[in-house]
Amino acid sequence: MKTTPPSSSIEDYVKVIYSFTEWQDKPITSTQLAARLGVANSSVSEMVRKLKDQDLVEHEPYSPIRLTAAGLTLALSMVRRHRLLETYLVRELGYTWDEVHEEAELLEHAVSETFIERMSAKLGNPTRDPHGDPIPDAGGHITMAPSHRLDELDPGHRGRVSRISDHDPELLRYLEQHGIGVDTELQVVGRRPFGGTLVIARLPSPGAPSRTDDAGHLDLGDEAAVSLWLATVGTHPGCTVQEPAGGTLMHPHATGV
Amino acid sequence: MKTTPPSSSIEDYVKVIYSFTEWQDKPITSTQLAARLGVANSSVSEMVRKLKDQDLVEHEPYSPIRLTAAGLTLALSMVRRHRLLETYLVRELGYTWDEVHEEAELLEHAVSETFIERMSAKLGNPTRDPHGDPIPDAGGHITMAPSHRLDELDPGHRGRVSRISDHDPELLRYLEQHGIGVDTELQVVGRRPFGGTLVIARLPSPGAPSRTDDAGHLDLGDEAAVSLWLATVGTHPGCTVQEPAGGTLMHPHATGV
DNA sequence: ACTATTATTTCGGTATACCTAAATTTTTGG
DNA sequence: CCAAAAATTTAGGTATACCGAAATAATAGT
Repeated sequence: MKTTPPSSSIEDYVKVIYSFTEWQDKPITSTQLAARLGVANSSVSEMVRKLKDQDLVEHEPYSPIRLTAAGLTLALSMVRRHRLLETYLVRELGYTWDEVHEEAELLEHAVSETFIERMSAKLGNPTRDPHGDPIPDAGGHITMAPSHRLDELDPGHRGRVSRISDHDPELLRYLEQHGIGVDTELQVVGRRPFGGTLVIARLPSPGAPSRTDDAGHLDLGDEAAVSLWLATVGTHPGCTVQEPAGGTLMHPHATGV
Repeated sequence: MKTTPPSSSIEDYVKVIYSFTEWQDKPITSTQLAARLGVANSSVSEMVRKLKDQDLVEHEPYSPIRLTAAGLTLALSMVRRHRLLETYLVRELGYTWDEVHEEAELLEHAVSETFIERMSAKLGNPTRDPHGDPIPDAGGHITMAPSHRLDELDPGHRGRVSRISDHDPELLRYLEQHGIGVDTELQVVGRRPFGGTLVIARLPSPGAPSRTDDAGHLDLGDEAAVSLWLATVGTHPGCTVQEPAGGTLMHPHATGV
């Protein structure tokens, strides 16, 4: 019984397939997958065949790609690794918000299951990473408050920032400069007729030091708006939204002790 | 100007070539290198050609392999990574002595220069790892007390354990069980006529809790004896023994900011 | 409904890093 | 000093994960 551990390429493919469906539910296509991985379409076709052979995805030629239960388990394990690493780098090694993504991207393939669990314990088993993304527990369960993407909300809507996509460090620095982070309260003030630019107001946050431009208006472009999620004010976290096949989420790297 | 970063294989080769000469000075041969890397001799021949093309080693066919200045710089960077990681895992994540080697082996290829330096700073820029091995500083300089391998010392010799090879976790656990660690004081009591088995005595150590078997005798086999180094009692650390080509030791992974 | 465009897969090729087996060089012992 | 043994290299082959170009399938516009 010789089960080869998944290569880091395979881990990346599965993770990207998963994240595509994390905040909406259309399955990913070859071309989208290729774009997100930064590889040629032909590479994706080949690799998807391999993923299918290993029963990590379902795929019929010329149709989109969906994770199997096994694929979802692996993906959640990778997401857990990534987000715990990001949290750790920020809390223990003084990384900033915008630096962590790249480092976590490399480390997630190298660390052992032991490392992950010791790290999680040391952090107090957090359920959110520094960008507000939910961290699956060791069993692959995710708990999170319901939230909506900023560009989908109507003007007038108020809420607390629940997550900020970590894919654009530039944007993260911009938001930080303007005092917007996880838990900042915002209100959607209006929307431009064309170009979809959003105008939002930042409300003075309860605990935070007050800033001269608090409650000022801020113009956000499209890229920014699709990167911010708001939770309804007063919403309490606690609903399980996703979990893997069953049993404990054990990364296949784990040595079977 | 496109300098490819060294692959993790290349990093491993260079590190092993370096460590072979760390405690004696005969250069390593193909076969020894193959054995330590766990690969076939033919793989080494091929790879050594590649290392030579990249000016990391000097090598004439059928003769031993020596690092160039560039190779030494890379090797010291890898050794620094490995030993800082080991120290970190023990001090910050509760790893035991015998668990760290494997984990560090994987991580050393994945972490960024930034990660290494933040980790080092957090640890207070240590100069010794948990096994007593010297950690090169960011410039590749090593400071260490002179010490000798236990099997090279005459009976009667007394000293403080300055390092213990980390290659055999089994041995580390055995030594730990018998209260021997870095800084334990030992005396060489005698040597068996054949088989080279050493008999040593553990002297009560100043700070350590006294144990019922302190000052008792302990039989060490050959493998153990060649894994333990003793520093002369009263020796103070501080001599620079090795340094790279010149300038700051910058891992080639580092992004040139 | 049929063609033009776009999406996807297939096909030959590349680079890395291994392997075994065969050839070659070096070393060693009588 | 010369043959047998040991060390090392070369030759041919494998697996992974990419690529660009060509072929094929799906979709969209008129």
